[in-house]
Amino acid sequence: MTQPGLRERKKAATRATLSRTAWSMMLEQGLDAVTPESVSAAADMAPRTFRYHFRNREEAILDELAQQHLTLADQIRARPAQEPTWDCLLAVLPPAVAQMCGDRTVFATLMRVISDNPAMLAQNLVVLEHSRLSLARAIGERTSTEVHAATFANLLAGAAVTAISTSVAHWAQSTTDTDLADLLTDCLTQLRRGLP
Amino acid sequence: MTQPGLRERKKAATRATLSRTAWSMMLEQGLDAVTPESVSAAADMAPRTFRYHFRNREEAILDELAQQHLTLADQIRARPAQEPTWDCLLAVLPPAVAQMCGDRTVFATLMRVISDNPAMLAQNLVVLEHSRLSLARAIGERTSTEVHAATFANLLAGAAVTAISTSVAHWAQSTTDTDLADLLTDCLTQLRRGLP
DNA sequence: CGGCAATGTTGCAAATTTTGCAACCAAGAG
DNA sequence: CTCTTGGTTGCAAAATTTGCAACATTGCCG
Repeated sequence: MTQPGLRERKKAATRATLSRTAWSMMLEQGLDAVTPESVSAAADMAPRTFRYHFRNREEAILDELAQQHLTLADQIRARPAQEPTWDCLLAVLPPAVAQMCGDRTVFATLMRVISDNPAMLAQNLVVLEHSRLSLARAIGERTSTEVHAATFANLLAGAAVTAISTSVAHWAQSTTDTDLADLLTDCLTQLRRGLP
Repeated sequence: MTQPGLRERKKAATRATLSRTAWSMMLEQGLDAVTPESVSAAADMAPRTFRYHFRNREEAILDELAQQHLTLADQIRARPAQEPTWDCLLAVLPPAVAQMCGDRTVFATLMRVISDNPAMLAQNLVVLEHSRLSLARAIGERTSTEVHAATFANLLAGAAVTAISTSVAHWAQSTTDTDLADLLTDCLTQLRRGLP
């Protein structure tokens, strides 16, 4: 797990370059300006390479964000095993998600693009679903290997992703500069205590 | 709301026919057998008509299910306004979802197809997202018109959809004939009380 | 009733996208 | 050093999507 090898690193590098290029182009020129051709041209690569890595532009745009989502599970695994699951989630998710999202105005335009384009919406949902699955796996490892525990872990991971999605949406469209970490903490706390 | 008019009814009829045909073909012959051409041929319609209604086969296959999801919001609106929201959800969702899903083995094959095909997974997530949005709207009407209430309704609707999705997945892949309504009731109850 | 506007259905062909295939070259293994 | 694996690329065929126009039915109004 330490040495991915030069080969895989190069592959990941071109993938990341394409994804970042697509991301920037969407922010600066709008979604319409993002095509496999335009992105690969801007990244000095062949259009065929773009299609080797990504199925379409939406997947490319959100790929880097998806990668970061997957690191959430690793951060959960890094917590002490005896820590209660909710404490773990509350400790890990708010700061990690806040750092992952970065600038609020950037995310506001992203959310706008997502709600305007069915294909972007679908891809965003796929990203969140993969995040949910990886979280469910990490949570499942903490609790136990029971059969019922798997379903419970899924429920918990689903609630966590719902909290992330909801708080990010609220944060992005808010006019005041509220703290995303605090919003997410509130959502998670509500889910923990139970919704009245 | 009572008389959609002959025109809209006919349109909805062809749409439903195409969707049901696509659904059956997926169950009986597998996803590969489902194409705009094969479906419209089986339904005695032009391929162009298929594309007028649906973007692709996945949307067609899941369209009828999506329509039923949207009726959940209506059933929630039909409940007395002073009923607590959680009571309302517990009263409406378990029986409605159980009736909507129907046979367990049918859903088992559907879930298999969904997990094997990225495009089907994405479309299923889109269906659930639309369900979540319609639920959030219905819930928002019950609670209040506050700004914060909208975020809370989203959180609640997200939790409800998570419960639906999780319990359906558990039910579909279970070998014993457990009751879907009971499973969903359990999931919702856990979310209501708060997850330990 | 008689026409007029609106819109669902359909066919056709152009435009675009996706895919298969093979060549080429850098990287890993022995 | 040689062989094998696999990422990158170009090209052309195949498949899909889209625009456009014609036709038929419905809704509407005088």
